[in-house]
Amino acid sequence: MLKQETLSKNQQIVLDYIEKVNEPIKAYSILHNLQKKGIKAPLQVYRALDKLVKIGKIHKIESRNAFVACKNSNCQISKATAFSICESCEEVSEISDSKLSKYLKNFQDKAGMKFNKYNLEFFGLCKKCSVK
Amino acid sequence: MLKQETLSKNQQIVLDYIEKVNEPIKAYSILHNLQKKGIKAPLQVYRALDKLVKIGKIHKIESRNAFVACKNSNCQISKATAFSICESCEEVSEISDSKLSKYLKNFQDKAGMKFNKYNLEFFGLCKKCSVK
DNA sequence: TACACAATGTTATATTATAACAATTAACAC
DNA sequence: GTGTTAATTGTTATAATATAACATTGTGTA
Ligand SMILES: [Zn+2]
Ligand SMILES: [Zn+2]
Ligand SMILES: [Zn+2]
Ligand SMILES: [Zn+2]
Repeated sequence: MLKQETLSKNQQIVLDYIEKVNEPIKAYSILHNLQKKGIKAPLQVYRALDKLVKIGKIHKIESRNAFVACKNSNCQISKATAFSICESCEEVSEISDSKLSKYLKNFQDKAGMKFNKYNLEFFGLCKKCSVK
Repeated sequence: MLKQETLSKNQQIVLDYIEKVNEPIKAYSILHNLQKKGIKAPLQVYRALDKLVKIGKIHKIESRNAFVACKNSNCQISKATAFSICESCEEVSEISDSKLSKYLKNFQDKAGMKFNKYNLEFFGLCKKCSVK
């Protein structure tokens, strides 16, 4: 079978919702909000999330246990992710910076480990929260 | 009161253990292994972990929900962390690279957000696992 | 058709983390 | 020392996040 190009029913339902809310959202919040669409058990959510992460449609914000739609249609799907996180309002933005991603992709550690993926999370205060 | 310099009893017990095992360890594993030292409830562990993270003695590996002792006595305590993680054997090393940390500390995102902290996790195969 | 594999449904359970409240201890000013 | 404050501890219960196990159904391909 060829690599699938179309999402399954549950995968599409979950992705549509994550893209709609347009901010990081937690698995059980997805679950609670999609009851009427037939998403009734945690596994329906987690299975869809797993797949969507794998194919790069969404990313997991590890420090928040939350999921967000990918904003970089052309990003190195799920292999090179960077986010900025406001510790006050919890706003999260995906960073798209070719110099940064180039730098990190080429980074070589002293132990000679071969990297194929990274995740970077910056924390601070967004503009709105800085002036408060 | 001045910033405390000595750890409390539970904090010291937990830190000693994390430093001894010398690899990422999970909260409930700590709990199970320190029963005889009087650590009997999750909160005793989590409170100590919180404090130890705050003062930079340990770091949390976010993608693994695990905690590891800091190897960089002179690192920007808990404000600038980078790790390499082998996806095969789960070996984790703390990266100490002044060029990398300088680059990231100075990184400026397009939204003008002011960062005061970051966490970077690289994934790949360690040398041992590469040759398998 | 038969086969392989992906996806689903379902129940139960495992793992990770915090709420709430009372009691105790340590540091400091006077 | 006394009083005051903040940090730490103890304890029970519960919340939040995630996976195991197994049966079933759908989908593409030979
Ligand atoms: Zn992306
Ligand atoms: Zn903010
Ligand atoms: Zn460190
Ligand atoms: Zn390895």
